[in-house]
Amino acid sequence: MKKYSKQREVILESLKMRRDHPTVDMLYEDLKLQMPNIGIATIYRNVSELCACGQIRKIKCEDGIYRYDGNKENHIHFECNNCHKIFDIELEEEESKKIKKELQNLANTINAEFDKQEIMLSGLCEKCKKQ
Amino acid sequence: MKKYSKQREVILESLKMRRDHPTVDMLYEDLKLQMPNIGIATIYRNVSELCACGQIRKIKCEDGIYRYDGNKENHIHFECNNCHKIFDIELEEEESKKIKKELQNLANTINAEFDKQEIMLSGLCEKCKKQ
DNA sequence: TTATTTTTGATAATGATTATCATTATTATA
DNA sequence: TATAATAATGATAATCATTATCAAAAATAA
Repeated sequence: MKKYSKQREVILESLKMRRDHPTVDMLYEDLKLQMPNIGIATIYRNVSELCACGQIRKIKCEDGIYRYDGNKENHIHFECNNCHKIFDIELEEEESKKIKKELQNLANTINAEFDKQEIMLSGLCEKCKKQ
Repeated sequence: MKKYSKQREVILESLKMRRDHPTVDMLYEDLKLQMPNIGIATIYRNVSELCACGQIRKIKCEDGIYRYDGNKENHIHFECNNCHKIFDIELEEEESKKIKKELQNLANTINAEFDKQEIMLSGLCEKCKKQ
């Protein structure tokens, strides 16, 4: 049985507002401003919970530190090899469905039950490309 | 300047033969059999090197422990949420090119220089689905 | 209100990965 | 070929993101 907690609400709200794919540390630093007593363990616990029930996504990066994403729109990710920021690439509804179907078909080739997908591109972002 | 080492050769060979996406620990246990004095730090160092020069791939999983993949054929990955094994889904040459092109186009929408891609599907594998 | 159960915050423990460093192996040079 | 220069190794200590523990606080049920 899941009990309400102000902390979880605040964490989810923050992740839904932000578009920068924060780490737990980044969330912690930010949330301390509005809730000075919040503990970092609470953030770890709640992002796990929120991932488990599909309200946010966990992003796995080159450096092994997880980022979290509260954006529920159809999109994929791009990680810059230079500045290591994560960028969203938004997908049209049609395109998203097409990709999902293709991946569904691929999962079928190994008789797997397809549930989730994560597409991560990498290279240089617009800014880093110019340097 | 890169010097030859027997250890690196053995690590690369092992990764090219295996199809089970081993962790560093799994590689270590296996390679000790043929090279009893090999140190685990040597394996960490060399898989990093081999990733950096594109000879193998690093796979990021739910549990945060990296797997390594010496398979250079066109393929994507499927992670089972139950047994946590990683499966390959091989792609036809044509299909692979098509997907690469689609992703290239998507990277262009944010003016990024597209370099690599990783597609990770998840759900239940054939075996776990049956239970 | 009181009892029950979950969550929190603080902190200790864990464990994968990285850093350090003396020794060894490889390559370059005389 | 012998020797110098340099990079890689193996052992182990250090790092640090994440998880486990637990008493106190908060949320829900009775």
